[in-house]
Amino acid sequence: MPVFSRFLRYFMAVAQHGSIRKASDELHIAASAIDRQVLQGEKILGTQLFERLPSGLRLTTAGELLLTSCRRWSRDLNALQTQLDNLKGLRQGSTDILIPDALTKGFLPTLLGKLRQTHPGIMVSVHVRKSHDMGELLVKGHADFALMFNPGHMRELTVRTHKEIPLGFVCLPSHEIAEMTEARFSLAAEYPMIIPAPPLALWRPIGVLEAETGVKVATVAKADNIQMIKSMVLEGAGVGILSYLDAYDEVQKGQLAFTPITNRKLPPLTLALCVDRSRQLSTAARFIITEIENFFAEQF
Amino acid sequence: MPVFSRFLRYFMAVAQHGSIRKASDELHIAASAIDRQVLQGEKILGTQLFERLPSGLRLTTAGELLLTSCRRWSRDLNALQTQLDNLKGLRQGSTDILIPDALTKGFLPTLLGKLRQTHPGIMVSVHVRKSHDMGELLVKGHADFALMFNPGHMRELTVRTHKEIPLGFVCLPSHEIAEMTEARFSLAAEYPMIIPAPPLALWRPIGVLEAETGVKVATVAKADNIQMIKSMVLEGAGVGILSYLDAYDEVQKGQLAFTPITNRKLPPLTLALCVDRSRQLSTAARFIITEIENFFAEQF
DNA sequence: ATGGTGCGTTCGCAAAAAGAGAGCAAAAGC
DNA sequence: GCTTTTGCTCTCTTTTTGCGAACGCACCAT
Repeated sequence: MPVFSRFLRYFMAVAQHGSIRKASDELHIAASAIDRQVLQGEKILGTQLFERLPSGLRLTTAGELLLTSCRRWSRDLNALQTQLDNLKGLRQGSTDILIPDALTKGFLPTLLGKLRQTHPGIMVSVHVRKSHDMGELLVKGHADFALMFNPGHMRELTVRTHKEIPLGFVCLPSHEIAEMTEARFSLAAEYPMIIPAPPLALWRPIGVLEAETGVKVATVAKADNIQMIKSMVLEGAGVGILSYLDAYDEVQKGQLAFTPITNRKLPPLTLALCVDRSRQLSTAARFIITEIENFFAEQF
Repeated sequence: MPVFSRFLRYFMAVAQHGSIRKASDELHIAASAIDRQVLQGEKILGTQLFERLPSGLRLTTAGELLLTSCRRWSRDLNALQTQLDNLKGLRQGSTDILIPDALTKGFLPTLLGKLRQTHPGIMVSVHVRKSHDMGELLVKGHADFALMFNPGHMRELTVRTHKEIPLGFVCLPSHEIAEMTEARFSLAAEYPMIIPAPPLALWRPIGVLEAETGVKVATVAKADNIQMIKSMVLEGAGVGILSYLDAYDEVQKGQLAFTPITNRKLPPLTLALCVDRSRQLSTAARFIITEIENFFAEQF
């Protein structure tokens, strides 16, 4: 178990989300267990930490006091961890990481490139695999961690970080959708659309959305390759539906625009950083993981 | 479970004592369990926290880094707890405490007296009992906590704080022993001694010491009452053997002098603050406990 | 050399704590 | 009126933790 107690970890998650069930989703821990920890913690501290509203939990002033302390302690711990790493000498080391094909372009190469500059001694071996193969490789110890989409919860794996990846319309910067900060899905009926086809993971949520909303998507093209879709959008063939991650580097370069779709029926697409729960991470692996976590926290 | 993780709590105890077995004694937790937590913690942090010497454990620089953070976190938590108490309004409340006869004079009345000044709303009910009755009363919920000497370990009880009470010679300030900062037990053969008799708890360790060292104590008087012993010493009848606690207030007033006995055969006399482990303490009780802990930390 | 002591650590087993999952009542949104 | 969402409770299973005995090692006095 981690350095801090279960209670503190659960408390922070609950405080952040304002809901036990949301925290449960993030932590991959049953809501009942979290509830028990929170209740027990309040008993120990002798104070209500949350006020119970029908819509969820809100921090009391006592709770906020604790939360700020928690935050400080967490930062302390992070700082301490990097101090320890430096102490140990983070000059060399190697890591094996698993990523899906979708990440072969975009933020990851950029991040690893920067890493080469700052820490030239670290050797990173990148293995591109299908998501459903990663779990086994991780458990067998062939890699230190994996970035995977919508990981089905495996008992041996732990999700260290995860990030909701917004789904949205991808178009040329000159297109009128590019002006919007968010868009409803019904726009898909009004513009020529280029949508992902199986076996791309994105095919499923779009299908769900189409069925749930009853919107008839004005499909002008389908492709089972992300790059192909982007290329067609770049050629002015239509508007694509992709995740933010897929379009990340073209958006950064100003070649394409991304507008997230807002729809509560939309099944969330999450990118998770998974590790084998029984494996102790190498210093290099831990370092890269924190770099990725920082990126997630800043960029999105 | 307490706010901080087992690992942190055990780590601090081990770091303080420089030995797992010592920490085991303090925490009343098997050494093997502590060892496992420390090992696991080192694995998680990816760093040796201690260097293993044949004589015990010594902190590495990494360990010291962690320890200082731990100390800060602990202080934070204490401060936060009193903040929460103030928030809740520590205007009123009541506590039932159990003490042995030996504490009816000395630091405790002084401390409770000061408490009346600063927190007049708190009502303290003091119950003087024999040590071996306290456990049952505590478990039955008749009191919030107890101060007891050498508590035999009971499963339902937890030792929140404990302090080694030095045993030593008590004499008039003009006596030559009063000049020494510490004294060997063999001095007991050279001066007229006034020693405790059963059923006083002090009778046992002195007997043990006499047997172990082979020193023939020059006993001129025995008494089964602490006050009687002190009175005789004040009358110049001889030198007493008592615990520091017994002589505390006369020493503070300058009427008597105390010189601790240094002997590694001396069975430690410990004063422990015990609570029922399943009971949640009232705000008032918690407050008084921290006051006592502070006193222990400062005064001794 | 030789037992004795104190140390950290390992192992098997039992007890305690935590997690999972179904289900509850209450309140909000539709 | 209905579904959905909320925190919370209950029971069952899994995981973690504690305990106590043993082991290997280094030291120390005999």
